[in-house]
Amino acid sequence: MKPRPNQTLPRRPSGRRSIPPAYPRHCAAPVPFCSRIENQAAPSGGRESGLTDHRDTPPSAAPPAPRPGGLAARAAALTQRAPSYLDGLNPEQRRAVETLDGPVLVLAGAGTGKTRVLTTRIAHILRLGRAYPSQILAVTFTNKAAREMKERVSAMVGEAVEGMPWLGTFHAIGTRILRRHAELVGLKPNFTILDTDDQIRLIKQILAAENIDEKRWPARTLAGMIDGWKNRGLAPEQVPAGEGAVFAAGRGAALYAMFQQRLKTLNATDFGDLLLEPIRLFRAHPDVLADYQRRFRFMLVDEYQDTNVAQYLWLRLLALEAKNICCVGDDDQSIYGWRGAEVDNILRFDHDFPGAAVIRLERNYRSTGHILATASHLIAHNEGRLGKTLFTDDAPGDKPTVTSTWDSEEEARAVGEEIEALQRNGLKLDDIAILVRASFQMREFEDRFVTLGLPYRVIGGPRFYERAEIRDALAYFRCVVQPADDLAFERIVNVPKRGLGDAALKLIHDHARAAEIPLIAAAQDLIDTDGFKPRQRLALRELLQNFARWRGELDAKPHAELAEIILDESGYTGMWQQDRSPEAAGRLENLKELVRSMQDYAGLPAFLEHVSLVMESDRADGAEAVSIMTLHSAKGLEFDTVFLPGWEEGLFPHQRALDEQGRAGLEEERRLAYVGLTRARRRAKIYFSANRRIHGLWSSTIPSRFVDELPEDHVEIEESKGKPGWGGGMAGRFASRFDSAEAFTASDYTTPGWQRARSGQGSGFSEAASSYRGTANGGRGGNGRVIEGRVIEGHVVARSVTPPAAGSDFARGERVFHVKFGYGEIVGLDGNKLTVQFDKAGEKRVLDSFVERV
DNA sequence: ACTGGCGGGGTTTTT
DNA sequence: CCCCGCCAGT
Repeated sequence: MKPRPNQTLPRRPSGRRSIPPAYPRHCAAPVPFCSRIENQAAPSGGRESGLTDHRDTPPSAAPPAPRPGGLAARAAALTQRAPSYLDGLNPEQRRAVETLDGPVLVLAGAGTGKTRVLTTRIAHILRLGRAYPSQILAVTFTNKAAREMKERVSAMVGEAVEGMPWLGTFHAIGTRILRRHAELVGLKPNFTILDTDDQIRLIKQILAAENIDEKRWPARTLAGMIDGWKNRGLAPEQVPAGEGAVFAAGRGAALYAMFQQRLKTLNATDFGDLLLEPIRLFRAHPDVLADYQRRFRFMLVDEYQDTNVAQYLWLRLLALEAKNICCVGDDDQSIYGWRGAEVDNILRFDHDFPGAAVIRLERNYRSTGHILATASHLIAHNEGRLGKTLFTDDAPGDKPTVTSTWDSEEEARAVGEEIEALQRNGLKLDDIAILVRASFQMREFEDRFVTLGLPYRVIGGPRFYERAEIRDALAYFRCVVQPADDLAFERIVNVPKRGLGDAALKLIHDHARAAEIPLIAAAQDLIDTDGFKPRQRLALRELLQNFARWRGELDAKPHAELAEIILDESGYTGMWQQDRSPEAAGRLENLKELVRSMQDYAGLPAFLEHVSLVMESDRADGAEAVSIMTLHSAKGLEFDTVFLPGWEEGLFPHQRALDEQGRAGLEEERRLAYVGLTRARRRAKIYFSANRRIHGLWSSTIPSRFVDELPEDHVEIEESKGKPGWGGGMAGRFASRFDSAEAFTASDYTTPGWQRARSGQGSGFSEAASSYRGTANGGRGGNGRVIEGRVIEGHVVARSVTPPAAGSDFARGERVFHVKFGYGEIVGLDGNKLTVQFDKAGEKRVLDSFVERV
């Protein structure tokens, strides 16, 4: 990630271009884009393609006239009736929508209406009849973005969006292409998509087989390297020798090759292959490529700054023919370099796509003046950027604030106070977000909010489809649908316990390897040999017979029903029913949820594909709450008020980014700061503290350089509201360890906590100690005491200072109440930490001081 | 098959 | 400090 100069890059003479310097290792022959861009839609003139669903592909030249009564015509009619969708666009947006021919780069600053441009552009293409819905390729990174685009397009053009099969994520579209031509790259159309977990298990097997010490050369590391190579579009033989040599004494590239080999045998791909294989396919089969090039008359790409090299190559191949590619992005919001995104893609767009129109959207509709000025001033410190000047007609509004605190506890306390104040002024908690650099920062806020009884929501936790029980269930389904799925088989062969341990599995493995057949087939072969103990043979035979039987019912029974049968008959459900551990109930609940959600899909295979591509749970949590999330997951969102804690050197910018990426790393961190600031509509509040506990040790910190890079005229220094604010005899840290002093002052009985207490929701008064665990002996402080007090919805009234209780006097099985999580049962004890299975909130670890017996 | 002790690692996340 | 994964023991 070399920084690039801001100015226009030198144009190459027309004709064949050499490999762009930024991609020195770009493998195979570079794709000449073209020397000249016609400003008319290029006539394709090709014959009918070999694609399967060609009903809507016009037989010859473009532009196609919409079939009367066809989807495009209907869409057009709808949009004509509506007040013109072009109204209300500003001139730049309008230009971005209307410049249909040739490559277009829309540099869309934060909050400038980029999604609107994309969706309107699609509507515009349809309405002008320039293409059928099925001739538009629109790619996003996330399912969420794809869904949103689909919704918004459909709001504009109605049902015509149903005819847009090529609107989706890079991976979904890659999969779609790959399934159609799987045989051409050595796969079967029903190939499995492995997730990261499977990928790592597979690599572990390879490492074990190769006698490579996994301690020294972790599978995870190799997986990361392989991902990296795939991100850059490199096949095993294209891996630069130096890089391949780093792993396992020079065997990196060879191991990558073996991994690919194994994937083919398993009829599987990993995520990277969903992009790489289509590229290989296109290169090896120009006729197939030509079909797609003809098909995609218009291409739209969202978040172009996040594309990696493979995605760039993929796009460029497809855009060669029609050349109508419109990429929307913001170089200032490129924050995914560490996972392969190439800022250079966007910085070099007009170089890669000669003749490109570059349109800047600089009118911001989100933030007030001071916020915008602050963000702009900060990001101006980056050198490798195209440069935009955001402006707004909105009022200047409040200046962003910068607040210094003593330590992270005070920081959390101050933020809590602020939020309560905002709440008193009528601001909705949903409009407030805390954006942290690293997830460990979240805990302090959670603890604090639990104390305050302030509802919060952590965005970006563990995902539904990553839970063990869900993955087990899916493994059963995979075994049925895809008998060659060895990884799935291994996962569940002994779950529930069937007495088929390592020894039995090794037997099957050896045979499978020798005969080069899948494990299930190998097991079938071996079933009558005497390698197994009688009991094992029985269990294995039953399992295999079950697989065969279920497979026979695939088309006969509704898939959700079949799924339930599989889980029951396999004994999987029974396993959890017998499990008396506290999580069991939740797991059964999740399994039910899984079966329920299957009903929305056409069949088991369709569902499995959905799952592998959409690793998200969309369980909406309706209640009003403050959002806590990382800066990364905040991209694309906006809030009225944004808290930005932890602006300290080492944390933000993160030390590791600096160490590993140098200046590029720093600039990416700065972009992250920019993303954070620009999430705010009306209030941005920056915090840094002088002391922070990192890896258990308190260390003193210095303010982030980003703080000094803020424009003084637009920023206000604010005093921490997390300080006691009353003198007393207790100065300094000791005093700061007490909760907000407001609880003492008569004037402050209006805090939301008091009001909640009075209104009777929650428990009101509860006997409890405060959350203070005392400072670790690590350095400063050292007053390892716990302050006992009475908690009134989080406001601690100090009462006495005593040594920490040796343990908890709670017992397993007791019912307890917790202000935030409600009722639950204690399922585990660990000193003063309890593990409680809450009726509503699930299992949580809480301090005993936060619960009371019921 | 479970458990506990030990060692290593600790930024960000999608598909 | 705290979480996770691995391994060696019961």
